[in-house]
Parts: sequence; C-alpha cells; structure tokens
Amino acid sequence: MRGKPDDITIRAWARLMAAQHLALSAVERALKAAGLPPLAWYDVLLELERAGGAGMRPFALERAMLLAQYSVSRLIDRMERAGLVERRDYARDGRGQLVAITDRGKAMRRGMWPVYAGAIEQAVGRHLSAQQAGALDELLGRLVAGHRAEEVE
Amino acid sequence: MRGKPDDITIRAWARLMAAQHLALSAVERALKAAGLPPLAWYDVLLELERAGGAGMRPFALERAMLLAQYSVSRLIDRMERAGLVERRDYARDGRGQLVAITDRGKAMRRGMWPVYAGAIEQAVGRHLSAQQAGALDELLGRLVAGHRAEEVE
DNA sequence: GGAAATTAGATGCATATGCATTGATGTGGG
DNA sequence: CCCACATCAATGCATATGCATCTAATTTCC
Repeated sequence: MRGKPDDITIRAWARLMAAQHLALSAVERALKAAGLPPLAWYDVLLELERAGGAGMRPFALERAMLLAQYSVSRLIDRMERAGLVERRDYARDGRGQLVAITDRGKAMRRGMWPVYAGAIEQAVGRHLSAQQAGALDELLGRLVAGHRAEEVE
Repeated sequence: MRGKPDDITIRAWARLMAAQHLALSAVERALKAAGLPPLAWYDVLLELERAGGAGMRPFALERAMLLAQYSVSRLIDRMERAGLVERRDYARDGRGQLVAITDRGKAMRRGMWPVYAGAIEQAVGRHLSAQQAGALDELLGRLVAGHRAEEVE
C-alpha cells in the first residue's frame, strides 16, 4: 500500500507545481512577446541540431522530449509547414522517417535563444545563487531519476 | 539589459520542467486510472471548501489557482454540470457571482484525496527525505516569491 | 515462408485552451 | 446626472490536445 505524504512533501509538491507554472508561462510569454514560436519548438530545434545533419527519428524525439507520439507527429507537422524542419524517408525501415533541421530552423533556434535565455535568467537565475541553483538541480534530479526508475518497473 | 543564465541555472530550469511534468502526469494518470476527475477539479474543490458555505468569487479562484479568467469560467461550467459546485448570484455586485461547493463536491474531494496523496508520495515524497523536501520547498519558494514581486512592477 | 504480433507514425473525433471580444454592471470625474 | 472608463464573467472562433484507431512496414515464431 502506498504511504501518505507528510506536510512538507505536500508543500514541496504544491510549490513545484506553482514554480514551474510561473516560470514556464513567463518564458512562453517572453517568446510570444518577441513574435517567436512556443518553447516546444526550441526544444525540437535544439534536439535536431544536436542530432546533426542526418536528423532524428520521431520516436527518439518523443522520448527526449517526454511527449506523446501524436503530439510529436503534429509538432513536426507544424514546424515543417513553417519550414524549420523537414521529414525524410528512412531507408533502413520503411515505417520510419528522419526529421532534420533546416537552415531556417537553425536560424530560428539562434534567434530564439537570447529571448529564452533572458527569460530563464529572469524566472530562475535571478532568484538563486549558483549554490542554490545547484542544490535545486540536485533535488529535482532525484525526482526525475525516481521516475525513470519506475518506468522500468 | 537582462543577463544570461549560467549553466547551472539552465540545468536547474530544465530539471524544473522535467520534474514537474513527470510528477504532474503521474498524478493525473493516477486520478484518471481511479476514474476520478483531473487535478484542477481537486484544487477548485479544496479552495471552495476552504472558502466555506458562502462560496467564492470566480476572480478570486482565478488568482488562487493561477488560471486565466476564461479558464476558470469553463472549469466552473464543467464542474457545475457534474453537480460538484453551484453558481449563485452575488447580491452586492450584479456583475459578480459566487461559486460554492455542493455536498457531492465535498464527497468528491474526499474521494480524490487518497489517490492524490498516494500519487504525491510516489512522485515526490518517496524520493526525498523530510530535510530534502524542506530544502526543495524553500528553493522553489524563492522562485514563486520572485514572480509575485515582479507582478507588482 | 507465412500468419500473428509488434512497431512507426498519422489521423478522425471529442474535448480543452488561448485570444479577442462582448454584454452587463459598476465607478469616478466633470 | 451622465458619459467615459474599469471590472466581472461568458463566449465565438481558431488552434491544440488526448484518445482511440488506422495503415503500413517489420519482426517473431512456428
């Protein structure tokens, strides 16, 4: 049987929800205000740029970004329409495909970064010392790691 | 000009997004698996129960839950249709209204709690000592407080 | 080698969200 | 008193999301 969380855990949970919500909406707002696409697009562009010229399989993107399959499928749709990524056939598996970043996509990612970075600094950096950021990272890392462990179960 | 975040800040940001996403989806999944409504409904029910019999103004709910106005309006719609809350006229201001929890709503909140609590324990409590939960709460509190401060600006 | 099961990705349909606007009421200044 | 303006809440419309299902290709296992 599952145990019950104690008060401090509940408070930490509530703060986790609130802090992320506030931080994320601040960043999304900043991007929108600058006439840029949503944050998810940045993440895709970054993944694809890291993946190199060959591109990346959609299902890999799915795992990297913690998104649902249909969600990735449609995200790629939109980004392809915007000319930021392109789909290519994947020779070694007829079902599959490769998604690659275009030059426009690279330019977009570069253009988004200053705004994104500034917003992160405002939402997070500004409020924490390096020590504190490190501690936060470490604590959140435990939660993330815990989930990864349960995935296997 | 806004400064740039350092690496550790960026890592903390990324972890904040990931940890919250994982924790929230785990909780939503647990509720759904138990045939219960989404988490937002719980939050509304809790707020309303705290507000007492008189109920609460929608705009107050809006601020308490960090939701958009139209979002609250529709949330109340759905919950009213489900018989968990009711809208009443607010005599002192003809534009306004009061939203109050019904008995069914109270029962629903009570029924949701064990599942919710169990899921919080699994998603957060399980992975942190009380000390760590406290530290996490404190660090996240800084971020939340920071946002509140900027709201005024 | 071939039927059954699995995997990759797309999509129809219902529901939810965001944005802008509306309608209705309330408030403040001249 | 009345007009301009602010506030509360709802809603039309476009877009996004979730769920279930579908098609196509691949793998498994007999």
